[in-house]
Amino acid sequence: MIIPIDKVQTDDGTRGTDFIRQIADEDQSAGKHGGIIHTRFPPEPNGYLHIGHAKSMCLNFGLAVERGGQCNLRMDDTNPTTEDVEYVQAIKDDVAWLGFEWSGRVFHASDYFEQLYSFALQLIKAGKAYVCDLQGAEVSEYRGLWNRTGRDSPHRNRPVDENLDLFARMRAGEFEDGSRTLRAKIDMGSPNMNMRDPTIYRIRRVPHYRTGDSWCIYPMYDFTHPLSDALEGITHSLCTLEFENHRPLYDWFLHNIDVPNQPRQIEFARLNLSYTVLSKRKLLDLVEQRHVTGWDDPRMPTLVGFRRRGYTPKAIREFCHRIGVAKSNSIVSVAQLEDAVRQDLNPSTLRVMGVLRPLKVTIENYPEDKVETVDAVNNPEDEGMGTRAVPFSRELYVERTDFEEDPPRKYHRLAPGREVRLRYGYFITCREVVKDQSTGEVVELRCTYDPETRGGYAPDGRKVRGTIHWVSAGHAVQAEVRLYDHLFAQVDPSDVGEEGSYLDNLNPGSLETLTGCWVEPSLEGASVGSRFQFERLGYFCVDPDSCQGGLVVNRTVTLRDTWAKIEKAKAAK
RNA sequence: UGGGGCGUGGCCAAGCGGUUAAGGCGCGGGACUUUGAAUCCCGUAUUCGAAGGUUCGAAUCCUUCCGCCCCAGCCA
Repeated sequence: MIIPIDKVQTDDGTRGTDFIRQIADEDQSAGKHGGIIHTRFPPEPNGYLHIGHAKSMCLNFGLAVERGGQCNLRMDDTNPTTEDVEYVQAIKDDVAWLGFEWSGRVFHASDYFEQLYSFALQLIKAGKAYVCDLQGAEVSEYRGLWNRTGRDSPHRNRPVDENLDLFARMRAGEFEDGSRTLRAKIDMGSPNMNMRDPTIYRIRRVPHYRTGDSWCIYPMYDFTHPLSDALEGITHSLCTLEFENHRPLYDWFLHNIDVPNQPRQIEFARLNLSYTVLSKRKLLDLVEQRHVTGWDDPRMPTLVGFRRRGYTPKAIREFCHRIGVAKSNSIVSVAQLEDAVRQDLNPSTLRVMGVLRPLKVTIENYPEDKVETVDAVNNPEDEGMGTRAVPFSRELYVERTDFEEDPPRKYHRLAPGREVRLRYGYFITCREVVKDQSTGEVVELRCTYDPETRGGYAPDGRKVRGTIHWVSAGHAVQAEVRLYDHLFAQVDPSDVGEEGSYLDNLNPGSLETLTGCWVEPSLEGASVGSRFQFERLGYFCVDPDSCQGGLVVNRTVTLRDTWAKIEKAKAAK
C-alpha cells in the first residue's frame, strides 16, 4: 500500500491524537509487534459503503500510512445469504475513490475457510468445542437471560471423537440446515452472553459467491474475525463500539487456538450524521422500497451517492479528520460535512452563471441586434484560472428571487425603480414590471442600462447595493437542475417511538427538480462529473443523466447564504 | 434485572493532578466586498452529568447517585 502522505494528512499536516493513535504510539515505543502497525478495513460485501465506512477507512488506512505500516482490504464474507460480487466491486471502487490503495492486499475471509476449519478441529480436539444438536429456539432458551445464567447444552460433553465425526459429517453435508452447530465450550454462566458457548459454525446450504457450493457449513463472525486478523498479521483490529462485548470472545479464540500473532481489538464510536441514517439495513430499505433512485442517489449518504452529488474524496477525508475518533455516541452535524465540501471546492472550482428560476429582463435602451461579450473571472480565489467571455444582449434572464415588487428592508436586489449590477455586465435599472393579465404573475422586467458601467464599474463612482447573476437569453443553454435537501426531516430519523418508523421521517422535499433553467454557454457539452460554482447559488456537478441529451446538474451544496438566513429567521417569527 | 461502555459550550472534540478549560462546526457582531460568497477580526463553558470526599491544588484520583448507548442471531 503506497499512499501519498498528503492523502491522509490534513491541510495543516496534523495527524490527530485520538486514543487509538495514542495506543499505537505506546505499542510502537514498547516495541510490540516489532514496532509495526498493520490494520485492516473489513467490510462485508452486502451493501454499499457509506460515510460511516469512510470514517473507518480514514482511521485504518490513515493510521497505517502515518506509521509506515499497512492496511489490508478484507471482504468479511462468511454469510453467503446476503453477500454478492456486485458489492465487492463497488467496495473496491469506493475505497479507491476515497483515495486509499491496498496494492494487491485484498483478502477474503472466505479464502480462510479451509484454515478456519482446521482451527475448529483444533478446538474440538482440545475439548473446547462441541457439536450441538439444539435447534435455534432451544439454543436461545438454554442461553438464558441477562440476569439468569444459562444451562449447559445436553451435548456439551460429547466425546472428542464423536464431535470430530459429527463435525466432519456436517461439512460433508449429511445434516439438514440448522440441525446442528459447532459451539465453543466456554461458560454458560458468564454474565457476557457472547461467552455462553457461542456458535462458531452453522449449516447453510447456500452457494457462496466465491466458494460456490464447496461448503455447506460457514463460520461465524466472532470466530472468523480474530483468526483472520491473526493470519494476516494484523496488529490493531479497529471496530465499532457494539463489538466491545465481543472482545473477550475475540481474545478467547486467539488464546485457545495456535495462531501466529496476537492482534488487539480496539473499539471506537461509529459515525452518526444528522438528518440521515447510516445503517446498511435502512439504506437497503430506501433503495429497495424506491424511496431513492438507487445506492447512488445523490441524497444517499453512500460514497457513490456523495460522488454523484459532487462531493470530493478530499472533503470527506477532511470531514473524517475533523470529527475525530472517540468512544462516545454522537450525532455529527451534517453542516460539518457541508463545510468541508465548500472549503475544498471554493479555491479550485470554476465560477459560472446559471439562472435556476428565470425571469425575463429586456433592456430597452440596448440595441436589438447587438451582442457583446464581457469578461468574467473564473475564480477570484485563483487568478491563474483566468477569465472567460460571456455574451451579453438585450434580452436576459435573471433569478426570479432577485426581484421583489415590494422589497423587504435591506433587500438590495432588483425592485421597481432600483438599480443593480449585473455581474461583470452593466448597471441596470428596473423601469417597468410586466405581469400576466390573468394571473398577475410577473413575467418580465423592462429595464434600462447605463452604457458607462460596462464590466460593472461606474465611472462616477456611484455605488449599487446589489450584484446579481444573469444569462443572455439568446445564448444560454437549457438545463435541468436537481436541488437536494436532507433525506430526513428529523435530526435523528431513527429516534421514533414504539410504533414509529424512521421512514415516517422521510423529508418529502428532499429532491426538487427544476427544468427550464438557463446556464451560460460555456457549460455546453460539460462532461459528466465536472463541477462548477454557479455564482451566488452553490456548487454543482454534472449528473450522468446528462448523457440522455440535455444537461442535468446536481447541486452539491449551497453557498453560505446570510440573506437566506435572515429571511428564514424573519419567517420563523 | 446481569454485564460492557459513555457523559466537557447548540453539535463534534482536546484535556491524562498545577493551562486564563485547545481546536473545528454552528451561532452573534464587525471589517472588506462586482458572489448577501470567500477572506479577516471579535464574541460565544467562572466551568467539565450530580453530590460528597482526598489534596496546598481536581474536568483529571476515590465514593455514591443520575442519564444515555450496547448485549439474550445458527447477522456482521
